[in-house]
Amino acid sequence: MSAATIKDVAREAKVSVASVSRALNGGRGVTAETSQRIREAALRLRYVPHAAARMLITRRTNTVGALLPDLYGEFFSELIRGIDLAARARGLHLLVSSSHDDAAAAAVALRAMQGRVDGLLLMSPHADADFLRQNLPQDLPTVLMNTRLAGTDYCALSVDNDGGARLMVEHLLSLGHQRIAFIQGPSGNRDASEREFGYREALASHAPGNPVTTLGGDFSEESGYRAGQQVLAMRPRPDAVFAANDMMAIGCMAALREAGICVPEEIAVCGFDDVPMARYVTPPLTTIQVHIAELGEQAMELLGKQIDNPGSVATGTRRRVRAELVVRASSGAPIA
Amino acid sequence: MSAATIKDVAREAKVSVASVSRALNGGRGVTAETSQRIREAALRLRYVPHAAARMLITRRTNTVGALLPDLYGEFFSELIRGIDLAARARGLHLLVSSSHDDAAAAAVALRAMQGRVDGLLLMSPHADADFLRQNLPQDLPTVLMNTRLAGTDYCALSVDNDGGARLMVEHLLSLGHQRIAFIQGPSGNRDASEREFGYREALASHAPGNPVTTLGGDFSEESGYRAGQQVLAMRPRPDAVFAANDMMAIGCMAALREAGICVPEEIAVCGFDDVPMARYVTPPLTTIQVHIAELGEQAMELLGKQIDNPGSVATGTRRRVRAELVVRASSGAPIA
DNA sequence: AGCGGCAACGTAAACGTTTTCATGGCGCAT
DNA sequence: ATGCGCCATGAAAACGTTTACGTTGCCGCT
Repeated sequence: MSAATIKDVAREAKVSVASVSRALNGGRGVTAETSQRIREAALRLRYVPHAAARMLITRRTNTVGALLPDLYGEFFSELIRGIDLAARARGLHLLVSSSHDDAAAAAVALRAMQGRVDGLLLMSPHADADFLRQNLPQDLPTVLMNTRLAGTDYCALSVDNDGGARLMVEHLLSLGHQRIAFIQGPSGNRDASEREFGYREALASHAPGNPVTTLGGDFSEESGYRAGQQVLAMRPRPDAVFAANDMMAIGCMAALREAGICVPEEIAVCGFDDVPMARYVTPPLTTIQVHIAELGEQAMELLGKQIDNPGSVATGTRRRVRAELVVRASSGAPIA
Repeated sequence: MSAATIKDVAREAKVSVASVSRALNGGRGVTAETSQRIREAALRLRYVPHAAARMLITRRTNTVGALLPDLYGEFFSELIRGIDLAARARGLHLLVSSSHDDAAAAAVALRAMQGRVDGLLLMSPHADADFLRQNLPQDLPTVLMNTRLAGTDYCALSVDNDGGARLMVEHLLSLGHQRIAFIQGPSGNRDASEREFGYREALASHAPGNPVTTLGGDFSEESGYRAGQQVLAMRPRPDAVFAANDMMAIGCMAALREAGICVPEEIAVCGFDDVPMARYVTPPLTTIQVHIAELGEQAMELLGKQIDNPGSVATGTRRRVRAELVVRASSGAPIA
């Protein structure tokens, strides 16, 4: 025996299917008592409306899609949590998709979501303006997250990377550090380049005389380790290292420790992201906390608004989620 | 202008809708050249079939639902990754849902998924046999993960908690530790009690004379810290502590360090889970690695089989994913 | 030549809803 | 008393597919 349909309910309650639909949805145009009878019948039959049929006629899926580069790691975990939270609050389902390694795979994933979702949350390294024009149905509400967005009209949210980096540099300067080296992220990575931009800008505006030093890196712990070794070889040696993410900072500290250098007494080290591990390494890492869940939540909010009321959100709306300084021992600050 | 329908394609290619459907799906019963013409027309119009309409007639959604207690943290991140991987391999979409704090919310979430998915991956603390019977459509393929499953006929996967715990105890015994204390997880938690069971069993079978000592805990770092303080007060003191998860082990080590006790020289400490942090604490933590992604992957595989070929999987199929010992410094083993 | 069968293709029904429109009954005002 | 309008309800169309079934034309066989 298959699931009960609206017809079964109608028969059971001795009304027409139209009344059942009305009673169960709006509730308008139907007497309180008939409505009651219909509800009871539905409950008795364990009726649950066929989602596909409803979608077909309504043109609404009550589902949003989230297309992410990956699902692995703390970042995406947090992101999804924020998205899920906001989606649930709006009664929207969440369809996730990931691991589209190249642009072609991303395009396929996008097409596959077509028609299954009312809106799209998109974070993809492959998403530039051209790609979006090619692969996105233009009438599908979409919010971009941490994506290259030059020349697009889509709404977009991103992390305040430059602001965070500026905070960190100001913090280090306030502690008296002079020669602050920066470990870069992967070239082409938007977060990485924005963080470097903030580093340069803060130095330029607060301490124009201080040296600007950048070391290559790719966000991996190992690249941080190598950068640490480079730091050791420099003369004069930097008295602080600002890594573009926490894992590199941790790798860097390992290199310094192996060389017998004390952190933070001889060289301060700090990172970006505030991964959970940051407070457990020795010394605990001073870093920048970004509220990732908030990023997902706000993106979802924005998307929800667009879906409910197309046009209510100005095209090209941009928002940033704030980044906060978290001071721990590794920067050499006096800890309360 | 809305999206193109199959009718538009039919008109464009000067054939009937049936032929379009055949050409685009099976490809049988249609000439190579007409098929070609149809494909071109579809491409030209950027036709993508309306998912809802197809679901309605096909009774297949090509989507599976994953109902999880939460999305936060490394565990779920890994789990989802495994699920997504396997789902993608089968061309299935993934609908996620979480944060159903109580049984009622879980039931609502379940109903909401009804009809939107071809199968269900379920992990829920509220899911006992009764709950499932009440809320699960009986013809919906379902795989349970780490769930109480007494008296149900559903397929289920779980982590080999007892096996892992046994491995750890054997490891500690082989290093010469005699008095091994165990820090428990939250009462009622399945993983926690299985791990304790393994601990007891291993002691009983390999070293029946050794004392069995359990300390209260709830998986939190703080509870591990408190357990560590209890360990300090014990006479004779245990020479090894086996925590039911890594975070408690970390908390425990903090308590011991504060008291000036050396790990592992005076007391060995080890955990369970192999969270990423485990290798970064000092000393690095000996622990049990469970392949969470594999859990998700295998669950998805099993579900996929059930969907493709109902009845191909014996009801009540049970599987366990293996747990492996990861030896680091905290257990006092000589590190190669 | 006639006929049976097969392959390509078209027609139309079906899936389960929502929604528009028609219909009937009832109360109220004239 | 009669007409008017409103409200509850029902009938039926529509959404875009897939698929069972019917139709056509062609080929090969007797």
